[in-house]
Amino acid sequence: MPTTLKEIAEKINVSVSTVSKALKDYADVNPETKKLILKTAKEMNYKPNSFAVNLRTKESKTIGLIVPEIVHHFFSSVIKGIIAQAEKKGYLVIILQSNESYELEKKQLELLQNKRVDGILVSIANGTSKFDHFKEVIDNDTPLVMFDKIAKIIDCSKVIIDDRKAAYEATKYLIEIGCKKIAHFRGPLLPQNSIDRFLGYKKALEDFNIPYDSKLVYVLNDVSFEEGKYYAKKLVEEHKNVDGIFVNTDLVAIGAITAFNEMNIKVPEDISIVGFSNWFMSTVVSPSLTTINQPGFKMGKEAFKVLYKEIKAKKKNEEFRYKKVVLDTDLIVRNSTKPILKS
Amino acid sequence: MPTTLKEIAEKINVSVSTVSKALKDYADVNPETKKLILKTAKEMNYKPNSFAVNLRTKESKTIGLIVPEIVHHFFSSVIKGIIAQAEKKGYLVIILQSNESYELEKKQLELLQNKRVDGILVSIANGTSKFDHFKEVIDNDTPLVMFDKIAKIIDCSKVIIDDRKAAYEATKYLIEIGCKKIAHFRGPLLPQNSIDRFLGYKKALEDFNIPYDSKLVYVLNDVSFEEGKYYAKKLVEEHKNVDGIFVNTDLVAIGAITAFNEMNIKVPEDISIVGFSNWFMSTVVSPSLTTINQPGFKMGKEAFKVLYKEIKAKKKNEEFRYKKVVLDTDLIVRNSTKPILKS
DNA sequence: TTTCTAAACGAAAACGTTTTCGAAAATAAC
DNA sequence: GTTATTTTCGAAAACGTTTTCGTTTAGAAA
Repeated sequence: MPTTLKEIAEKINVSVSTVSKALKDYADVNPETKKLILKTAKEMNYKPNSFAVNLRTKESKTIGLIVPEIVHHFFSSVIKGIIAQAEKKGYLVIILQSNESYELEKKQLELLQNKRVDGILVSIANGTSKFDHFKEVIDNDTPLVMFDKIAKIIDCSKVIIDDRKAAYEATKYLIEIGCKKIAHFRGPLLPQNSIDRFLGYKKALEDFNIPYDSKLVYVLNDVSFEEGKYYAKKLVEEHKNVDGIFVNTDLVAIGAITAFNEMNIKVPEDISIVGFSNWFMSTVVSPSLTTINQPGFKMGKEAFKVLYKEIKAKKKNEEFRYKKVVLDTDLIVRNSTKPILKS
Repeated sequence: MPTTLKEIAEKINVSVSTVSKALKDYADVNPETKKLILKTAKEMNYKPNSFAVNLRTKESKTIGLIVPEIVHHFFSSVIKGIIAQAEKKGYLVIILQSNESYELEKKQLELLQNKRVDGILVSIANGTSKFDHFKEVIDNDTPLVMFDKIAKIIDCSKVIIDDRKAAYEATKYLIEIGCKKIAHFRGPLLPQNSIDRFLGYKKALEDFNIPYDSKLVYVLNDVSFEEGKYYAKKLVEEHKNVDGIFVNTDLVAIGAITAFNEMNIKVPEDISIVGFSNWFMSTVVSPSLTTINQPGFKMGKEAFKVLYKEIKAKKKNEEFRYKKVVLDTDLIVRNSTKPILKS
């Protein structure tokens, strides 16, 4: 059984309070006794019982994290960033996956609150369209930070990229290299990201006087490789002369590339494709994929930083103003896009 | 502030003990009072204080998990499996990443013990060659299960694949399709996996009377895409007529494929390549990669199951015999390998 | 009636810490 | 010498549970 303060105290004939104070470097303990206590504590291999500390201090130095999916290049990068930053500050991270399900997300949020984590980081499931469960968290005074997939309607700190701007840049690039008929494979209707990416796409078309055609916009459900293949085929069946696609996610874009390869449609000669997220995979596929780099690791770090500040503020009973951190993205040009030569 | 047992007790004029007992379904409480207690507990939105429960019961229903790397298809699949299974049993998972570093791994192991998690799952870092820190965990009576990257020398439960057998199968397949001069890109010297995969490769050569040539075995450090490219180039510089490669990991194999594509060496016509792990990426690269499927999700589930049994046994003070679970792998043939036609 | 059993409840200890507050001892000031 | 101040320590409460064990009451058995 692990050593307790009491055992140390009995061994050297002082009180439990003194031992505790010595270990926590209080001023009112004689340097001599302190030295002795530190020494015996080390000898007896004392480790504070975190359960008791938690109960007493009402904090666990643990945060909760809910992501829609773990096996996912972007999210695993974010997770890595969160854990790295949390570790620096002495926090541990409990991870849960909502599998894009509203029900699970809600249950897990309750679970984490019951466990009394010091704060919660969450990226919202695609299946979520009601947001009361987040409000409850905030009402319960548990620090909450949303990242990447957020709810505009909820008033809390957020760490995101400017999806709309990034999508605008991607589409603009397609226009600049000479594409005239640009399709868009968008994500599901609900999540803010797909909405914003769609809006960026649309805005770019408008700004450069290319007529918007809703038939050129395909709505995905799974956002999967297979869907990319499927809609690529559908696109060529339904339209002629499409010379560019802006795709919601790299994985889907890669599916599309694969389909075009199979159909003997040349990328980028016949059609240029821009993805989104810069999955590692995109450097490896052939042709390699032009895409928007989405800084996952950094987003993770920033999300924890904001949460940390909120936790600290709560502890000191200071007022805290919700922060909104917007991270930069950039366009990475690879081989799936190519300027169209005028003939 | 959250409701406590005391507040419920005061509200309906019973003792704290009775409230506790009612909520935990003890026999010695009047059905009438029990009903009342349950009702008021619900009304007051009572949630047990997990800190107090932990302290009292000496368990936290939380386990620790250390992986070498999170942004990694195989490991993220394992993590997903672990979390899924843990959730079923009411356990939460704290995740740490060792970044393949011995120092970090050791520190994190201590961290988790100080946090008094109920058990620990670990996949060993490449940088680890001493194993005393694991012995300490076991001596401390903390349930410990190793998965995938294990230490043979440590006596504890393990969940693995049969790397040697899988490598044997992969190499055998290359031989069967007619490869005569087969190279091997192996992992670092330390981890058991790379040793076993190498041994499987060697054994297959022996069994089929192909002379083993140590010059055809390249030792990788990072096990990265870049290394795959680098050693593919080196291989063609240093050897002629190599017609097959068995590669330690898909990522490296994909690097090699990319290099061959760049050098205009045809895969699989000029050279066949077999990878290991079945990363999702391997379906997407061109040509798609023949590889060994390594069941990450299942491994995660099994690892937790074993740990769970060990935790339960410890709680009941039952004896527990360490388990060794070996999961099946299988060869997935894609387009990076092709039978060599005899001329 | 008395004695015994069972049902229902509560007091209290325990888990191991943190922190307040008062007391004692030692020192300084007068 | 007395009084004031500082230094050093420990008692004790508190955090919110769980669980043992004893007590009370009512009813059954004698």
